[in-house]
Amino acid sequence: MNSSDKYKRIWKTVQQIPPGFVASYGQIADLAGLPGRARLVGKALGFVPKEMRVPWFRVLRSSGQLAFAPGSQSAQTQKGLLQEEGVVVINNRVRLKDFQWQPDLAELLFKLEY
DNA sequence: GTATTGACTTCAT
DNA sequence: AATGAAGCCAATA
Repeated sequence: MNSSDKYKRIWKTVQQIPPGFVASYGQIADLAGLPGRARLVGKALGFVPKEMRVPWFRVLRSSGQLAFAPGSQSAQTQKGLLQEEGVVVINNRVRLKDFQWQPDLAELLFKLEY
């Protein structure tokens, strides 16, 4: 499995996050079958082809913090996109207790087949 | 081969 | 709650 296959796998997993919910980098890595590779998820999201619509903004740190520096252009963009779908962002962070995605594993694995 | 780099995580202050 | 060190590990160089 080369690195580009892993990126695709990560992108497909992120595409399963429903609007209005968020997931952590580590969580995506686990779900994509790449446990311990949270940092790889971040890298992959930086390489998303723009024609492939991937909701990168629904991915946060395990603490609920946005991965970007508060006030940065990226952080503001991410905050805006999240709030558009009803996710509350306060002080650069989201309450995971309220918005964390909890996928049905069987359904997720099925979707990743495609 | 070794070294560096992260859109990270966890644990200990 | 905030900060920092240590751990992490594939991808790059």
